[in-house]
Amino acid sequence: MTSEVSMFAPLPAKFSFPEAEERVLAFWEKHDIFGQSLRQRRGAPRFVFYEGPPTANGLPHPGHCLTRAMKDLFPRYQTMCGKLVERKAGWDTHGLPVEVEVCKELGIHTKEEIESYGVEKFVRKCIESVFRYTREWEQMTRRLGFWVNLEEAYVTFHQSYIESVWWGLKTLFERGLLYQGHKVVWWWAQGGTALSAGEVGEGYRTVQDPSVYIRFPLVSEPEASARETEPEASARETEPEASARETEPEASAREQGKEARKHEDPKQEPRASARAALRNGNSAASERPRGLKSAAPHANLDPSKRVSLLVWTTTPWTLISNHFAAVGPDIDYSLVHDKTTDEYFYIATALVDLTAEKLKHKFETVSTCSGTDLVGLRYLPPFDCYYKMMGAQTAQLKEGGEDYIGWRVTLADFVTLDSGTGLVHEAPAYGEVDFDLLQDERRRLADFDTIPLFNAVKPDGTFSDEAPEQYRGRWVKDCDKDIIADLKERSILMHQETIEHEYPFCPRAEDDPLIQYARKSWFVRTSQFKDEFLDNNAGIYWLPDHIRAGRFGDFLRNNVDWALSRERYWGTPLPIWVCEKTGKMEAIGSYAELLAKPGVQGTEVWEQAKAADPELPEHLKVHKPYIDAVTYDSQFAEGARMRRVTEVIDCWWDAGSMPFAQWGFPHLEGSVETFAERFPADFISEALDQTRGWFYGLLAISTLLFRSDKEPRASARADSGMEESSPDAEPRGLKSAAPLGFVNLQRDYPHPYKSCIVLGLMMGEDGLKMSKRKKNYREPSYVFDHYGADAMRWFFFSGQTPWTSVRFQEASIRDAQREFLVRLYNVFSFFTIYANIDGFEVGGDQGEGPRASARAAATGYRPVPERNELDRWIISELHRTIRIVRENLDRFENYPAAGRLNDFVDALSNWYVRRSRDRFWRSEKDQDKWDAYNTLYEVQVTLSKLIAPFTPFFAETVYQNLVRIKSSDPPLSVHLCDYPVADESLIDEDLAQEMDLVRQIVSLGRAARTAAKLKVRQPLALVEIILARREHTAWLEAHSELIAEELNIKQVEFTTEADHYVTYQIKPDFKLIGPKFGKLAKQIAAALSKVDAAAGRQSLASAGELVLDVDGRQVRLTDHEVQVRLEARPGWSAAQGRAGVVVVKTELTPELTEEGLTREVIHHVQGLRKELNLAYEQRITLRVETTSDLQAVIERFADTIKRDCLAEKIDFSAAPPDEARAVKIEGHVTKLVVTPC
RNA sequence: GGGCUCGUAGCUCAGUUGGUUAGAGCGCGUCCCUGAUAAGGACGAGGUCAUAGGUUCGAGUCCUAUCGGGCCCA
Repeated sequence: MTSEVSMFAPLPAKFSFPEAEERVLAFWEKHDIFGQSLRQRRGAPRFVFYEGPPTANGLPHPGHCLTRAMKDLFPRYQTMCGKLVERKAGWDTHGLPVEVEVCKELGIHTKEEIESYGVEKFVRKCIESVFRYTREWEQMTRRLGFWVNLEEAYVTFHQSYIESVWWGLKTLFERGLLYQGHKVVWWWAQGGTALSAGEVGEGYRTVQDPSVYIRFPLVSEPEASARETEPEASARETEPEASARETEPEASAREQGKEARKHEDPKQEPRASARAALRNGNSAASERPRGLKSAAPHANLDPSKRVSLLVWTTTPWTLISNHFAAVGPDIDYSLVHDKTTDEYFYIATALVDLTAEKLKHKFETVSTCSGTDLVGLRYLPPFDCYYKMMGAQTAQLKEGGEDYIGWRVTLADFVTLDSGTGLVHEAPAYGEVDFDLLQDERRRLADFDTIPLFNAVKPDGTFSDEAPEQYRGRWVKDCDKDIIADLKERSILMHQETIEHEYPFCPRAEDDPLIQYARKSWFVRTSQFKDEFLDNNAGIYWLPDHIRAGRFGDFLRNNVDWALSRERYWGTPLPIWVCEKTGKMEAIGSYAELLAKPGVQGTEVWEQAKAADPELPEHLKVHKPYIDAVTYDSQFAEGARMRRVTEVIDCWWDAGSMPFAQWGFPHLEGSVETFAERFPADFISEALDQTRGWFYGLLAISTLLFRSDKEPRASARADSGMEESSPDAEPRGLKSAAPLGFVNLQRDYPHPYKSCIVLGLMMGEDGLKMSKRKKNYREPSYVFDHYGADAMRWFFFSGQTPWTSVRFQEASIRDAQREFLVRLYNVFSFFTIYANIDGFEVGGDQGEGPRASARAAATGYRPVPERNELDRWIISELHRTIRIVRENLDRFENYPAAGRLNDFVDALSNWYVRRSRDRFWRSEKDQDKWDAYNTLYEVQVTLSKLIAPFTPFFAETVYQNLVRIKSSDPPLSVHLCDYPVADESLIDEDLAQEMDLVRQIVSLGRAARTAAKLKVRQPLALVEIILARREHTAWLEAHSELIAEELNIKQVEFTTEADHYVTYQIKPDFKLIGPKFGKLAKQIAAALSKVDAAAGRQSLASAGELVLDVDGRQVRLTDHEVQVRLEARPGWSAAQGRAGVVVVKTELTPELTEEGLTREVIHHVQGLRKELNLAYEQRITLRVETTSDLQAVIERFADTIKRDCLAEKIDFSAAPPDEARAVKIEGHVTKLVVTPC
């Protein structure tokens, strides 16, 4: 019977998740539930979350949805657990990608074009472009249910943000951690700019380049062995033979070279540990002065013979700037006699034959040596433009002694035998590894800057005046041919060929090859803090764990100084002002500080622009070009002005500064306290590609600025090269990182984040990179419209561990929805329908808040312990679930948590509800029925809270319908509730095990039936159950009725003596046996297999142990140390599992057959009811025309049929053919008519 | 070329400090239910755990090498 008023809102006939979610969104917004969830926790302990800023100048894709879903789950959970979890959104707005977008829009690409378009106009375009897709991002964020404070988002171009970044940079500058040096970049000479790795990657093409083999004649040292023991001084006085022929180095040139390299990086750490080893090797070799090598294999040759290094290169134009020749430390070299020309060459042993073939010369090996033996040999470079000035120049070594500044053999681990000769020409300005080699050489010196960087190429890619005259002003690549011809003429060229390889071109100007080119750049001395980074990293809770020691730790160990500056326009301006006369520098920490400088000029540029266009955002005034116009009086030279350097900074530095910059720290009022309270973060999460981006930026900047109270350790300083190479910087004192009064900002490691989930990359349907062009993925909006945000979220959380690269497949999302949400919906719908039919009322308050006892006012309420076993079981499962879900979410493990929730919903739907159906259906409204309602109600209410962080929309829908129906006492939203806490008193572990066992047995019984082809409709007489373990036998026996019902078998018997159904096998429990007996374990297993199992069981049952004779030794095994396994004997319809063996008796008596037939009839009638769309309670008249045998059966079981089919009467008259449904029931031709009455 | 990571059923993925019947979902096959019903459920088939060595009483799990995929860097 149906009550007058529905307690619960009836669910729509066709429930739509997307529509329901829209209603929830409207509800959240109307009541500002997010805001309330924060206000409610005011004053509570914080759970600090940092939002990694996305760029809004591209459309959001499914990968961003994953990130945002993960970043929503844990804050929601922690909020419900009582924490205050503020979530400040952020936007990354600077950088080359933005400029490229604008350039595309304007149809320009070179820097010249930008300049002529106007930097001012260009920057304005950038600021407009930055928020092009903000609306789409906000929509996606809202629709996904990612709660984040978008109204107060931090924005990296805002003045307050930039000033925070300036503060950080100023702090570092004053500590001497910011310096100018060189960096080798992929340089687009025609466009005058460096390209990012991504852009370079776009432009690779297969090209043919020259490959030349040339000789570097060794400088002969006739008296070498004689001089080995002479003092250094004499070595210094001795010029190499070469210099006698060349011009004497000029003192002024020496000075120039030195002056120009003042700010060179002295501290760059080696790229890899391998290099450290190399350096040591070099040091060892350098203990004796260079040029005095006695060990060289050619030392004993006739001094009149020419000996050369045979060197290989594919970039002839770089030979002009040749500085070293490199050999591999682990490569063997041969001194060969060229019989064709009667001279000698050094070539890698492995390449001698190949080279001889190429040169068409005959080589005869004289001797071999290792690469190390060649170190220090001096040679004549193919061009003398630098050599003639500095060929004789030497420099003091740190460890004493001295060495020549160039044109000698060094070790390099990048030398390979893949091609060439195993000897490589080095021009450090045109290759990153080559530049590193120069840096390594410089580090050996007492004065780092003594070795200059040779660079005869101008930034526009043409040769400078330092190059030989015929090449000056010409594009370097165009000179290759002439250079080769030149070398040939001078007999330096030994062989020439072409090779085909991949070489990058400018993706925006297809005919322009890129060159590697050293550029001046600003660096942050991060490598000096490597140990601190590693310490800090060691404390971070990484998921997955391998990131710490793996990818991230690896990156930290190979730390090189951060190349901070960019020669671009749209970015945070580098806040360094330079004295135009002295070159001395100052860092500025804020705009106000700048204005407070003496004699400030140039602010009118901004003011005029603003006056002309009042719409101009204030933030622009700290950007190029306005900020560049601001100058002030120099304190370093009378009458001189301080002007800003032209560069902007790497936008990763912006993002990495967000922990403090998002608050405008330390300039904005209150920002110091605000920051202090929210540092470090408890949790961040982004995808794997952020490892070297945001994760590193955060860690590095935080470690530099908020380190625990120490400068880099002594060990780090000791091998970091020269200390005082930044003359303009103040001495590296221990200025406080944050001289900000009483607020202590130094933190113990880890900071600025304690835990970090590194997400896998999102792939398209086909497992390949998502690509708009290939359309291999669904747009987020499509998924939202068709399945809803919860479905997508649940797929992310439950589908796989978040660090596996996930395929974004529509089918997977659909499955995730069906598996969890639809199943849960069905329970919810079932409950709603029947609770309304039966008039179940939930009482005044739904178990939340001070009036929990009001639950007692619910219809037929009884405390859980008084309810039946099934109720107690599902409540116990619920609380076990709460426990497991909390444990996992506390560890940021969403995947196991979601898995447990899935299992619980399965148990609820497929066992609790199914087993309880008739309690809900029966017409009597007895206590058992109300217990069922109360149980199912309570489970769902608690479940809605449990799933709220995962699927916030559906959780809300359930909560609103079940809880927010009447009373205003419970929280307005499920998201304002406390997260459930497991009530241990309601957990019954035994019951859980037993129920699990019974489900296993039922499952085995079904398998046994299936094996005998006996469908469940056919009742059977007997099932025998043989349990593997005995402890739960009594309980199971008490539940034989349940088993009988599930299996549709009349009688259930448990037996231990079932030798004719099963065989036994006794196996050792290796986990116990292994450690105890070690090597004997295998033999024990073998011995056990020979023991008569029945006798063994007997012994175990009576004596509690089993005695074996193994290898002449007596071994006693206890009950626990063995496992008895059962196996069904063949010929029985039986099924076996871990629980035991289930055997069904397949014999059918006439009674059983008749009962089976009855069930068949009911089955068909119910089918017809459904086809006719009859209401649940519609009564019918049934007309049956069939064989006399079946009719007799029906008559005998008429009551059962009437009851089950709600039939008023059964009529056996002939059925009218047009209405009748003809069926065959176990061979009996039958016509059925169902008529509502 | 280097580093990291992954390779488990047709597909997508789990797999606890190494422990002896390697799991789930989808798909497939057979069947059940028909008062959650354009749903739901059961059962089954399907695996040399990439390959080859090694460590161990015992390896999907640890080590080494190789092959293949991905990412980052060159």
